[in-house]
Order: sequence, then structure tokens, then C-alpha cells
Amino acid sequence: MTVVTQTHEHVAADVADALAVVRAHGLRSTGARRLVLEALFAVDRPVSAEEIAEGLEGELPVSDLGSVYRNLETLERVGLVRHMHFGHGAGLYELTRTRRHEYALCERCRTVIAVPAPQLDAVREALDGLLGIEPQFTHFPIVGTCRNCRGARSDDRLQEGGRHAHP
Amino acid sequence: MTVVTQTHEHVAADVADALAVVRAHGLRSTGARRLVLEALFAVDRPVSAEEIAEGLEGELPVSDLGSVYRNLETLERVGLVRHMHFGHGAGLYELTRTRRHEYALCERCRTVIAVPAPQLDAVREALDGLLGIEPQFTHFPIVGTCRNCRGARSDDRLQEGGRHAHP
DNA sequence: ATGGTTGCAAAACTTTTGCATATCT
DNA sequence: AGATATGCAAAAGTTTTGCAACCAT
Repeated sequence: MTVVTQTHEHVAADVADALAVVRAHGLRSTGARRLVLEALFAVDRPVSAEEIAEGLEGELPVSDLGSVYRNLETLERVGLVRHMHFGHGAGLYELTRTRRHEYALCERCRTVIAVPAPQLDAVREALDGLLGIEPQFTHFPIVGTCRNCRGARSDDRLQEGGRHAHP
Repeated sequence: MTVVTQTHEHVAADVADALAVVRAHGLRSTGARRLVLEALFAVDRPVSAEEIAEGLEGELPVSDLGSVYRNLETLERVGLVRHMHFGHGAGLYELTRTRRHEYALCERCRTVIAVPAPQLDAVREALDGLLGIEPQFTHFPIVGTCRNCRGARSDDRLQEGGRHAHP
């Protein structure tokens, strides 16, 4: 059992901003760290640690996967990054700047919808009233069945390939 | 890309019922399968494959972990079982008979609340209206911060041990 | 008899970690 | 200089899979 410092979320407009935040926390501004940030700023979607380590298909230099994981954790600790899980498989990381979105996923057709966070405020309050827990749909998406798929028969279900089939 | 048959959910009052469902699907009623079902019926909470394979701390015979996974998947396919993920770590399995519950988790103190599904119907409808996706909070719990923890400062956060620290 | 199932072991996949070296401040 | 961070490799944790033997139907 350890105690960990968890700061408020930081937002940064660019890599330099983000590194300033890093240094404000007494941490160092290093090449590997900058690379992780550059990757996150470069893409506009949640990415896996591996994609970052591979350099986003040639857009950035390749770097060490272990260090990427360590840096993602560090950046998460200072509030610049968050991660989430869409079903099985690797976790996905993004800048908290994109934090205004939460995600909903159709488990049948695997369509992903990004929802501006404020649109869910009423639901958040309703759930808070019901459960005493105010939900952030930030670590796991809202998983359900979209209207299209609800129309179809539930007996035959098309799956994508990969290690796991469903969320 | 493969097509898989996904049936409606089955409910079974006991192991014999469940095995009848299995056989109704043209699958066999075997010892290993029965053992998985006995484990699921014996506990009243979501359990990991490993707990089942270990025989629930001596309550049941030990069985092969690989077969447990295969059987859980089979049982899930015929609708008798479902699984979910509470944060990081192993997935947890339970009978769909317990399906009336959904779970909410405080990410700070890790309190888990089981909610009867009907209590969330209004929220489900609201989200359906908003997103066109009718959520089942069945594969991922609703994660948020409970009232108690919201009162506390967010800067120091008590974590439990283990491989991962947070959800 | 025959095809689904098991048990075991090996592998796949994601994430963490130990350690010597390099780098930042 | 001194502490933090890196790179590499090994390991840990979870889940999948190949395969020969087995067992339910």
C-alpha cells in the first residue's frame, strides 16, 4: 500500500507547454519524454504505447517501449495524460486536453462515438443521485448496442479478428 | 473475420439446468464444464478464471486453467455466463442469472456498489436518446468518485497494492 | 466410431521491473 | 556531482493455442 500524489489535470497547448508542466513538477525534460508528448500531440485519437514506441508509422523516431510506458505513467501522474480501455487489448492513451470527450461504443458493430463531456452532465447527476457515485466515463467507455444493431437479429453477430472478439 | 452464434441469455437455477442448456446447444456435458458451473453457482460474486481453476480455495477440485478459460468462453457463448472488467487485472466471470446487477466503482476508495439493473433504466433511456446507444453497464462498471471521496482532497490518493494501481 | 474436450505445455500479448549506463539540472 | 531517466533484457500476469490422449454421444 503506497501513497501517490495525484495532481489536478493539466492542459497544454503544445509540447513545450507540456514539458514546462513536467518541469514544474520537478521532473526532467528529456528526449524520450518529449517524443511521447510529440506522438500524443501528433495524433488526434487515443493511441497505444506500442504505436508511440513504433514512432507512429514512421512519423517519429522509434523509441523503447519500456520507457514509453514509464513516461506515459509519469505524464499521467502529473495530469497531462490519461488512458482508457476499449474492450480487450492494449490500453489507449491521450492528452487530457482532449478530455472534453467521453466515448461510447457499440459492442456489436464496434462503432465509437465521442461525446462532449458536458452533454453527459445530466446523466452524471442522475447517477450520482442514484448511486452516490459521480461517474466519469473516462477510463471505460459507455458500452451498449446502437440503434442499427438493435434492429438486426441478435443471433448472428459479426466479429472482427484479433485476439479477443468482444469488448 | 468469423461469424459466431450468439444466443439470448439463458438463466439456470442450478448446475443441472445449466448443463441442459449446454446440451441443448449440441455441446457436451463434461466433468470440467460441470466444475466451472459448480464454481460459478457456489460463489455469489464475479470470480476470476484462476480462482475457479484453483477450486475456490479447497471447496472444489483443482482444474486446468486453460480448460477453465475455454469453458468460460463456451458458457458465455451459450448465454449462461458473462464476464466483466474491474479496472486492471484478470477478468471476472459470473452467471447471467446474477445479471440483474450492474456495478459501480469508486476509483478512489475502490468501493463497489451492485445496482439492480432496473434502477438504471431511466439512465439507459437518457443515454440512448443522447447517443443512440443503449448502454449495458455489464462489461465495464460505472467508474467515478463516491461522495465520501469527493469530500477529501484530491491530492493524496490512497492506493491498494498490486500490479496496477487504479482502474 | 467420431468428433468435441481435456490437460499440459508452450506461446502470445501487454505491462512492469532490474540494472548498468547515460543524461539532465 | 548527484539524482533522475534511459535502454535493454528479463520477468510477470493474463489469456490463447497446438496437440496427443480422452471421453461423451
